[in-house]
Amino acid sequence: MTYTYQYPRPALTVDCVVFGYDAEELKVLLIQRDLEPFAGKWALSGGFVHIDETLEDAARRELQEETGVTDLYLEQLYTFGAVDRDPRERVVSVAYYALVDLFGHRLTAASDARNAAWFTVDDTPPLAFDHEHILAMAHQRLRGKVRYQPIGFELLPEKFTLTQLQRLYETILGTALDKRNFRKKILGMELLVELDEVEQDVAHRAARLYQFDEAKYRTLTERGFNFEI
Amino acid sequence: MTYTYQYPRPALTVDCVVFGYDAEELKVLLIQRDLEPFAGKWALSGGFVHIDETLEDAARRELQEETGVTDLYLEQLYTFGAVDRDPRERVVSVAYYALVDLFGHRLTAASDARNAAWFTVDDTPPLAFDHEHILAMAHQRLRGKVRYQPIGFELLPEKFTLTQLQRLYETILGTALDKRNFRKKILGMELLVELDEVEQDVAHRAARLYQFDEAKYRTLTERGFNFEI
DNA sequence: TATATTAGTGTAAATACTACACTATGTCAA
DNA sequence: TTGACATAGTGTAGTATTTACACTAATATA
Repeated sequence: MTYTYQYPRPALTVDCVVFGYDAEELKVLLIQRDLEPFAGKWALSGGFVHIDETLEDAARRELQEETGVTDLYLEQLYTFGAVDRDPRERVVSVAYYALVDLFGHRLTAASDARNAAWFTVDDTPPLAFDHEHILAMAHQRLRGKVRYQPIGFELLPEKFTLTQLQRLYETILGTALDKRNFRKKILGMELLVELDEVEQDVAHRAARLYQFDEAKYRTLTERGFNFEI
Repeated sequence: MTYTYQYPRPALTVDCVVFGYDAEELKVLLIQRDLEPFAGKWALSGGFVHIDETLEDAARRELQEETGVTDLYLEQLYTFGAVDRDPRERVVSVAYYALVDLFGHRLTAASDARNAAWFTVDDTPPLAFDHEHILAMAHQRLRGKVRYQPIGFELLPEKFTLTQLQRLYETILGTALDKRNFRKKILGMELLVELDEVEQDVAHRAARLYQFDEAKYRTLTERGFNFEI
């Protein structure tokens, strides 16, 4: 079965920049290609958009197929349309970026046996296509977005300590933050629920655990609240 | 001549939300369709992406063809991929938004004789396809962007008064601003060049004219400056 | 039980933001 | 020519926000 059109059409793909955080560094999920072009090179997860699925559906499907990762924060980043970004033919790609809790989402063996792995964001191998460009843009967007929208929680386990949250912000923003000021600010937003639990198995005083209150976030957002860090 | 592929491909289009400002209101450029679907309805300017042009090139070309508008600030907005957004077939559209100086860019008769006109942004007729959705998103993006990046100047003539600039910000943001505070802030950014000229033909004291210093903006941006209003 | 390690807390100074009203300058009409 | 009118242009004091900064508390472990 083939499909014929009166004018040539670019192929349409999605690519996903999946960020994770491992308590020290910001990571990105890459997949080693086993097909030409760029066989053997690392690349973002992605693939063709099916004719009967939305762009976001395509992004979620590819992620599921290639890495087993589901249930994540996903947002459209940008659409890349340079004429020669794929050496085979014209391919336009809608890029998404995703945030996942690294520990909650262990990689499953990809269904098509491709090799998937986490890399430190500023220390990736050379990437296929224009994927370094896409990654750089996603990283920049994350840095920008994190300062005015509480999306950082998506990278942490459901229950986390304030120090973990601060380290995460410091990692993403690339700057040191003052502990007291950070706590004042974060708690002042009233987006966190203080739990009756502390962290376990630490060789020092255990810190209190908190949880993100998404319902509250939504109601405050509707009222035009802002959440700048 | 036809083009055949192994899998079905969505058509790929660009749509442009062109904003203008007429000293009172924020306007958007619309085009009356003369073909089905939605013949007679108003819509955003747009069309198919050619196989050998980038997305931005396509957006500029369509604007040029349909409205004669060239040389404008253009930025990608979002890519719309709902499966049924076009009744004929699957069409994915990369939306751009543009800012133009209304007086510097008089509409030329569109080359294909379509009817083009400016409408007040919150008082548009019903639009074809999902264009109301696209317009709403562009408007929101403009409101958001204008508070931390000096793009408002793109909507004004090259030389403008501080009062004109303030009115523009008030219109976009939908709030009244304090004259003295606004001036302090804007001049404090040191992005404006004070000219040795005043406005002409006004029935009262003439205001000083200013000009945006784009070179300075770029150097300050590189140094990580921020320009919040 | 001493040591090590991180948790958790308040305040004062500096900075930024807000609210607010009058004088200056030019046009126009009587 | 002069008075009325319209908008330009300017400073300050009060308030809120942000920043810088250091010690005690709690727990694990040797």
